[in-house]
Amino acid sequence: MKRTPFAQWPCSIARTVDLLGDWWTPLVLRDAFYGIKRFDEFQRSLGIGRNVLTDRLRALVEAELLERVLYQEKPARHEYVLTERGIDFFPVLAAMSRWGDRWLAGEAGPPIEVRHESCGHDADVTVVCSHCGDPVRRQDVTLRLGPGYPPKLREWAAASGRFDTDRTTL
Amino acid sequence: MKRTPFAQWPCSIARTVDLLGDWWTPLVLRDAFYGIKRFDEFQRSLGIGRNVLTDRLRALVEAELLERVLYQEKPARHEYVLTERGIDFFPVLAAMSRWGDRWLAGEAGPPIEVRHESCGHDADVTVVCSHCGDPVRRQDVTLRLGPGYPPKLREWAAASGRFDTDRTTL
DNA sequence: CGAGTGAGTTCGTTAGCGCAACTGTTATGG
DNA sequence: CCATAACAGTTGCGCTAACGAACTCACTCG
Repeated sequence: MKRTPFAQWPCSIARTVDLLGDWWTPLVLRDAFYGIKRFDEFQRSLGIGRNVLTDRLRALVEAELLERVLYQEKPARHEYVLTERGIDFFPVLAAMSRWGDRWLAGEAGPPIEVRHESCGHDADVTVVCSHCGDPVRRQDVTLRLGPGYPPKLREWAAASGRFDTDRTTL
Repeated sequence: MKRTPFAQWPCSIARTVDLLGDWWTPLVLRDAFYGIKRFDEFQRSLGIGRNVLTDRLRALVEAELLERVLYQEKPARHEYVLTERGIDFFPVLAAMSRWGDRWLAGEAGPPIEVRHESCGHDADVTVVCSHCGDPVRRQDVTLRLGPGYPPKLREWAAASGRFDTDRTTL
């Protein structure tokens, strides 16, 4: 299929998509959050091809979202456990799930409900700015080139008019 | 490649991934949030193949995240504008961006910064439960079969032990 | 000793992608 | 009046990665 690689693009969305943006990877991660750890469990739960699963698990281990841990010798058996990096991806899946609940669930209502034990309510997942606690919507934000934006591209990006450039230098 | 269709799965993540889970679609949406509306602008901005772009835009219009609006006659020209459904997807991209900033940006720092005009700070994007305002992390939540979970699968799902079943009926 | 489990690997098909060239409509310039 | 250029796609081709299905290997249990 010859994919375009996004990993080096000056955009955290593109980089994330490059890592996790195929059809199976987010679902493998979802299963990991369900507590699934073993190859066959993933395979049965998702109905994914075993070779594809091998590849995705390998990629997630390589990206350090999962860790391959030996849990028995003779025969050697490993399980895949979430790393800190992987655990931190949960909010993204939660936001995705929320969007799907709202726009794709239809009459029937959400297939899975998330209960927030900290407060005892069903979690009403919202993406907010932690400074003010208000929702982050497109209309509330402006974008600016950050320190990680490649100097070579700054001029071009500034000319595109899509970013603020009120920042003195980098 | 014969993709497995997730659209009917009892999982909002799977359904969302089925719609948007390839490599280009999230980036097309990102560009839409940047304010890009026209075919050639998308194409130049992303370097995406024109046939692939055609297909992605069509899919996004079909999924009602974008709307194809005539902006001039003679010759007929359309632009692609975000619908309410599309605009509501912004938080997902914001969460993804945040994760990428944290884990993939490295020394250089984030390539793009998001300023939250509502409060005047750089947006510190966090996924919270709106009832209590606390972050939604995996360890804070439990999952339960919801009303939209297919009755036929309930028994099997309950047996998997991954969901609470403390709910009286559906 | 045969069935079962867990974790992959191998193989053949096909569809998704990248690239480039082509189409069609209108405005602009010489 | 003809050549360009902008815009928005469509068509065709070759590659290769994603997929499903079948196979392998190491070990355990009855």
